[in-house]
Amino acid sequence: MSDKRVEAARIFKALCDPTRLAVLDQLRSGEKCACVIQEELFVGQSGLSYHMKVLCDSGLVTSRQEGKWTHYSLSSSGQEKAMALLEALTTPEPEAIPNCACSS
Amino acid sequence: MSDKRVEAARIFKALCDPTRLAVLDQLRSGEKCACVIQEELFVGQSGLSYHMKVLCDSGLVTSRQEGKWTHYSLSSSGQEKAMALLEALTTPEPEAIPNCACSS
DNA sequence: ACCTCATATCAAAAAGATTTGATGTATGGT
DNA sequence: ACCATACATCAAATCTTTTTGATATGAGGT
Repeated sequence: MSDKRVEAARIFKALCDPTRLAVLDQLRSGEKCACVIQEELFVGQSGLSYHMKVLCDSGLVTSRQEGKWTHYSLSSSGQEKAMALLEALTTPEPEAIPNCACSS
Repeated sequence: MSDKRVEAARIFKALCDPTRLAVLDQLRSGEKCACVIQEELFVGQSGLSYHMKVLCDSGLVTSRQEGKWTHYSLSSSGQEKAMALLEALTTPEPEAIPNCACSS
């Protein structure tokens, strides 16, 4: 249970930063290497590297090494996991009680 | 565009804190007032109030005043919005290019 | 072997989020 | 009117995340 919360926090934290959202938006048009991503962003090299790590750790993005370059792309399995988690966290249980009994 | 990112950050930030995730879990079993939520949590009164504000601001939770009590519940429209946003942020564009041209 | 380029890691500073305790506000009971 | 209860708000302290600049690593090219 608490494990699940740690994982949820890791995934959704990836989505809480404007720089990372901008990166995701870039990756929507296909795989990109770090240098290309950086060109369109106001981040230093080490800053981008940090954000890419957060994105990869969340599972939403995967990386692929090719020579000197690291290529990043959206992970569809990461997306599915995140969607399923979000749904699980915010869907009421079937036997949910409509009103709180506390004021009666 | 940047507006959308601010909103996304607000929504997903709500899901990044273990206390708030515990609150959501409680609300899955139905509407609850603050005092009931607090009973099962290690938070002070003002701390809970802060977290409930974050959750309400995200749209994932709605509140209803009844006399002295504030009742909180999961918002299905908030859930739908969050799901749609998550999907939009992490789905590749149809014409996405499989490989980055940077190393060629 | 040496140099350069692409990226990762580290540590300190800066910015942001959360906790805590005190105080404010609104409601209902007497 | 006064008091108690249920929350909300505020400000200071604390904790976490992000930024920044310096240094490290690892792959090619010469």
